Amino acid sequence: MHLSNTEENYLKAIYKIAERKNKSASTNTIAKYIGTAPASVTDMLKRLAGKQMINYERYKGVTLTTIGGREATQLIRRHRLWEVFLASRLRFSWEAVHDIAEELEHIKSEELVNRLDAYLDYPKFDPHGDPIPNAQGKFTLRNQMSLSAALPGNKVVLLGVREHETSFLEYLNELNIGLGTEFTIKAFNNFDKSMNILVDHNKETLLSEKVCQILLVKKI
Amino acid sequence: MHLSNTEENYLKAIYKIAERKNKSASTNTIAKYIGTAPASVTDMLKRLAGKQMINYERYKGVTLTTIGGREATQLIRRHRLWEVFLASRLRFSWEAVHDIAEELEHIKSEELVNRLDAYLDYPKFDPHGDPIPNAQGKFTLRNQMSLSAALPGNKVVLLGVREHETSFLEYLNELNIGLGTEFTIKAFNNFDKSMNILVDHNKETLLSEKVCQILLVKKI
DNA sequence: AGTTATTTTTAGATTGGGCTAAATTTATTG
DNA sequence: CAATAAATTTAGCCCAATCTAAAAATAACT
Ligand SMILES: [Mn+2]
Ligand SMILES: [Mn+2]
Ligand SMILES: [Mn+2]
Ligand SMILES: [Mn+2]
Repeated sequence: MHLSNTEENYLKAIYKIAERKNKSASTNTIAKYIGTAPASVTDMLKRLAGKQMINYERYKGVTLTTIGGREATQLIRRHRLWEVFLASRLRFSWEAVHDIAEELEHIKSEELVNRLDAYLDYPKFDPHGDPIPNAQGKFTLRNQMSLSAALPGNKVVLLGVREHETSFLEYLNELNIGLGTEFTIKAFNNFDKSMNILVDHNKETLLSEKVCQILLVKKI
Repeated sequence: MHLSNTEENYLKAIYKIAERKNKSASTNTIAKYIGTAPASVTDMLKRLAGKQMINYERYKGVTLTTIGGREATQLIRRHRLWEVFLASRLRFSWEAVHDIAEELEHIKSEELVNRLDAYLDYPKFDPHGDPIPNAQGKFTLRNQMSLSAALPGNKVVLLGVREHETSFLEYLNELNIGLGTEFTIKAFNNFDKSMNILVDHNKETLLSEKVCQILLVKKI
């Protein structure tokens, strides 16, 4: 079944919305996510339903069908593999890779993505720590938790970030925090739920509650 | 100035047609090259003229303007750099790279193409031996001639091919002829202008006039 | 030069993807 | 539970890129 770039983007949006809300995706949510008018979404939903990609019933939300889900997963696979390529091979910074990968992900060639995967040594996670589905669409799971759930005294390593905003990633760059960075939690401040952490043995850093919730870590 | 993929393809077509015919490009020629109806071409020519990309006058052919030429050259640069990436890094065969590069060439990022160029060590020629313009749009020239112009006794090396058809390239693969292959011309057959060449010291091969004209070589 | 053939353009239609404004359905709330 | 609010769909429009059929301009030939 041939899908246009736009159709693929809708499937990915539905996938990500349903993943996070753990339910069906509503017209308005999709509109907000894609950045179009709700009326345009309704049009597209009808077309995607016609292609058996989604289950659509007027005024109810939509869910992906099996093949729709597979398409979405493969798109995410391509996106994240290209992000790895851009970061690891072309030395792009982690805040720069997403926008370019948004275009690269639509290149249509099964052979290309599989060769790229092999060339990159079958990476399991992208430059933001998000899991890369394999050719069969299977994601790698791993133990990780929000930094908010860690306790003073814990030593942790950064595995991922829930927020991909350029400005946020640049903020982390300034703090010398990136994937793989290890740090110790020195204090938890109950009044505002912020944390004091020690990164480089020299400078102590304050992270707000919001930032702590975004950072995904593992105890070491 | 923003150009759609389609508009870029038209500019490239005009560039290549004018390059080979060494003149302006006609509506019908463009239509044949792109694979659309002449009426569609006329529409597009008007739009490209509106964007100052081509010089268009009803019923005369078209030529690229300075900025139109620059866009075409940059597109060719991206195309050929991606072909190098696909062949040299992902180990695609030279007959497989073109179709994928047709899509990759439209990825919009100056930074991306320049980093890719650096990553590939600033290649000067693509997997078919075609020159790759540098960031300033300058092509590398080199001494090469059609194999038809070589003489019996000459030892030559293959530098490029004028024809990129999959079936033709696969034919060369079967003959064990690729870029960099060296061979000696054993005989020129006047009646049909075919040539006998010796590739591997063991087997002698017959090349038709058509093939000889396509192969670009240098005496060694 | 006049007639025919070819090339190119115009006219009018279609499809994908978008928009706004109005209508309709579902949800919330006094 | 009726009335208002919010979400969703329908109606009608637009633009890019294509098409076919017909008209107009240019080229080729007796
Ligand atoms: Mn991304
Ligand atoms: Mn990512
Ligand atoms: Mn090519
Ligand atoms: Mn090439």
